[in-house]
Amino acid sequence: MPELPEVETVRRGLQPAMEGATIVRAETRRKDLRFPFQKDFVARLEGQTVIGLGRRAKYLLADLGSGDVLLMHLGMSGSFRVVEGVDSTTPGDFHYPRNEDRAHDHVMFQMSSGAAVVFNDPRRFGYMKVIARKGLDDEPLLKGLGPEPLGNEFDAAMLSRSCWNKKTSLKAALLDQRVVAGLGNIYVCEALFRSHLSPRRLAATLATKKGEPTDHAGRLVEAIHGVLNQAIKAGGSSLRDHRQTSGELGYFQHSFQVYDREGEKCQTPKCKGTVKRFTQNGRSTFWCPTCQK
DNA sequence: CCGCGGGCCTGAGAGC
DNA sequence: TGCTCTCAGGCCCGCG
Repeated sequence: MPELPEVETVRRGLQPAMEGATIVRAETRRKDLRFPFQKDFVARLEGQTVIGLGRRAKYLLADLGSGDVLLMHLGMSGSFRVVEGVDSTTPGDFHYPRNEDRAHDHVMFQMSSGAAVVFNDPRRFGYMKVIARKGLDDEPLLKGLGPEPLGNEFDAAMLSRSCWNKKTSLKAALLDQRVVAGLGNIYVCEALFRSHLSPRRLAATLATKKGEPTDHAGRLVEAIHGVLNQAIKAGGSSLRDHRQTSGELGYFQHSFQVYDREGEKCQTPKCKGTVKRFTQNGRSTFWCPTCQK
């Protein structure tokens, strides 16, 4: 599910409930998500104050008073819900309406703010891990990540530099978290459409033979900035699973121009093309062959 | 080292 | 209605 805008939306939703509050009680309702929970997972969380809640690529990072960091990934179907005004002291009792489906609520944090933070993940591709803050730079999950697409260091020069020797398509390069960290299938399709670049184009064509950025690279960076910022403003995209922590849907899916719009007329002014779909590296690519070159 | 395809899970929706 | 098949916002791993 979640790409950078969805994760950022979740972070902003969790912030008021978690930042400055203490994790009074932590509970896991099964022994694993994508990976088994660490044996000391709960022990390292309980009693700890959340100093700050940050994001790196599609990871959420909660800074704890102990010097640990709680790392959280939503996988494909993970979501968080904040239930206000709850003081859940009974194990297994997550205190929400009894008629709600609780089958996939896997983790709960009872915060001293009086909010319960509940992690739900039907497919269980998500995961959580507690690591020492000083080991953050060596953490394998984070180590290979490329630049933040909305960060200062991500620009046309940087993008073309990491693409000039790639043997693969532009689509695959943008999905590669080592090139830029936080994009997924939706926003790659949308950014390529906005910059009129073909997903089939060789990634290396973002650079000249001398390694200078072509104007394609500049257009693409602008498109990535634009689509991510707009999606964050809209609270992300809700196709199946994504929810804001309030339970509200995001609404950027209504602004998709190509993703999930196979067969529709291309929205580029004056373009007579139709949105097509094909499979690239095992994933659906949506694009307009008429105006994306 | 790089790029690709398989696999991990469950659920929704299409087609029969 | 109910079965079977395909597909889904991600990413690790093993192969060539």
